[in-house]
Amino acid sequence: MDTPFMKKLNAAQLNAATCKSNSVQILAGPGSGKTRVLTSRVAWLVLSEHVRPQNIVVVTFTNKAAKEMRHRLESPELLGSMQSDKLCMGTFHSICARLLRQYHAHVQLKPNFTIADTDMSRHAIKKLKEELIGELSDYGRTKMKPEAYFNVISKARNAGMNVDQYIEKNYGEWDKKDICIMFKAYEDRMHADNLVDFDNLLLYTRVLLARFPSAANFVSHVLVDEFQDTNVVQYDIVKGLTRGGKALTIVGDPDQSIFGWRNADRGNFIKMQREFKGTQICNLEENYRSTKHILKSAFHVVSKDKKRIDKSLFTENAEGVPMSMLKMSDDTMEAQSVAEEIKRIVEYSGSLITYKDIAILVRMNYLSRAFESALNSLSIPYVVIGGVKFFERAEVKDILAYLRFCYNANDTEAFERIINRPRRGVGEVTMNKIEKLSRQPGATIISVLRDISTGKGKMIASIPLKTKQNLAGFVNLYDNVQELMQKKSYIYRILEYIIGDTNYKEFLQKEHPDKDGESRWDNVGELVTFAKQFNPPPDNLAKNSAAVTMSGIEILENEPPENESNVEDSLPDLPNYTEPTEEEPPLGDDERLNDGDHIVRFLELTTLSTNSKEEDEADLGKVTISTMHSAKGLEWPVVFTIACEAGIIPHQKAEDDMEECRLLYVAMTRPKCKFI
DNA sequence: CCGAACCCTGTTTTT
DNA sequence: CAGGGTTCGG
Repeated sequence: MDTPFMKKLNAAQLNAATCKSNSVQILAGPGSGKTRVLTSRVAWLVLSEHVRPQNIVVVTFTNKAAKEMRHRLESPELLGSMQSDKLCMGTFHSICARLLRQYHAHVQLKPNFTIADTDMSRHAIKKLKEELIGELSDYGRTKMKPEAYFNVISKARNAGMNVDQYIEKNYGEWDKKDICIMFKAYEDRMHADNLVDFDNLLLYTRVLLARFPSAANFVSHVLVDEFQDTNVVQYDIVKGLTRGGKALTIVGDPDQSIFGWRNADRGNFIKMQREFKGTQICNLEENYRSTKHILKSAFHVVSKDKKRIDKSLFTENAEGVPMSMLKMSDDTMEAQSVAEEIKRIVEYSGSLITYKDIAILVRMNYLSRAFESALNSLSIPYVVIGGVKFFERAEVKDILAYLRFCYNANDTEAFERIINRPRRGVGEVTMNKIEKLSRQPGATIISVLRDISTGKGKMIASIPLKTKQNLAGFVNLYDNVQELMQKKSYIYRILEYIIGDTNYKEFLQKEHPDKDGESRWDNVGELVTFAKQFNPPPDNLAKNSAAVTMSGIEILENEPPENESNVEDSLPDLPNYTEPTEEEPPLGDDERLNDGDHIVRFLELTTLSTNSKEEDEADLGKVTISTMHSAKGLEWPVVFTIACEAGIIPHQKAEDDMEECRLLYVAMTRPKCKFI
């Protein structure tokens, strides 16, 4: 019972971590040890209450939080990796993806659906705009950008509406007609392409859990981090996972609710109290991070929020020095002085404070530019968090799109991305013809391409011989990758084959003759290295280890990869897979979700995870530049909150100024006064 | 009909 | 600074 980690908790924390109630709300202000309590509660459930870890679901919002949680629970002081690996832990989106993969048939999905990121969604809408030219109004055709459509559609879905509900509600509203048309067309297109976008990962899961509650049979305890960020859909998913409305623990802080624009609703705290009878509320009021000065100033900001649920926060920490406010004439000057100040602090402290202890928090990603160049000019090393993510780089997405398309040949978005990278002589016109033909009954993109390249497709006249040859090569690449997948080759081998067969390096150099080309090529290499963590399913490791030669690349089957698996936020391995039956999903209390094959795991991790290589290097003596949003949950001894001016924070387009206050509150509570 | 070369714009926050 | 739009040569 008295496990070592509990001795590290104060009375309120201990009470929260070991609360016997089935429904617990832990309201935790900044720096009050929220993550420590949540991880301790998981450990307590397993070690003292003898709950099986495979029956515990831990949901976070960001990959970073999931990673941090996993890291802490792996420590022998808590669970150790043997036990913690069995937990079902991840972001909302990754857990939903797993549920849908397992129960695809229950929500009319094919087992090999792929996940569309925001770029792909927008691109799909852009194309639909052209196709729907006859149906949209003048305004919808000329004034509405794809992004505008997508934002409205996404907002509706985050408010819990699917297409049919949206159309039902807005039918007859003349100004919503374009959206209705686009919404419907978009959903149909995604379905036809066997694609699920971010919003639908959640919406489909909500439907799954509502219609097949037993899909959550394997769950006995649900814990949710950052509950103030949940929207109605996520709330329903959480509730669905708890089935009878039991065994739910949430931690959160209404004052740190900064995702209202994504329909996050602080009302979910009250809703939970109403719907989960006997909810215990535990307040964590002692702050261990901030100085008295900072806490006071930060509280002053957040208390502007008149609708705020009143709660207190105190600290035993020192008074500290007052915050300093610097007024600058312009952004260059601002960046310059911050950079100089950083240099000064490091020198003045005699390197007691180093670069890694310092962060610059910005409201918008692009604001980091000025600071990057200022830091560069003083040769101060830095990392940007939340900028262009590794898996969002064009060259990385290209290679991944090849894998996606070969895995899900309906993925038109992936196809469009890769067909001209490298150039194959297919332009917009030919592309449209191919797509149109592929959408006819019985046809697929590949079947159309096969017809063209073998000359059978006389419906497409006047395709140059060169293009035909290129397409034949593409079909060949597809077939070969299919074969490799069937053989359960290592992913990095498949990627190497794709990269080699497409001559991707040459293409990159041609597109980016400067130094840029090299760094892009490095990224491709890094992707291959990353892929080495993914092992094919174990059952076919022993058989035939013959070397196959294909297009000059030697493919060694079943050779162990160089890296051991060490993947954050991939949900744990699970050997025994059972096909879901029609009515009753297969998982009993003992069982866990199936992971899918290594290709799926890889594709999901790369589309659902945002962390870049650089972020992992944040500890390595570099200044951190981060958005205020992604700084939540993090802390540094020295924090610069920049561009605190009207229009930036609060942002011009902000719908809710109180939320801007909360955002500034989050930023202001990042500095920690103890750093040794 | 494709693609290279040019100029233009305009940027919230995340999965 | 990329991503879209436009123009022009093959």
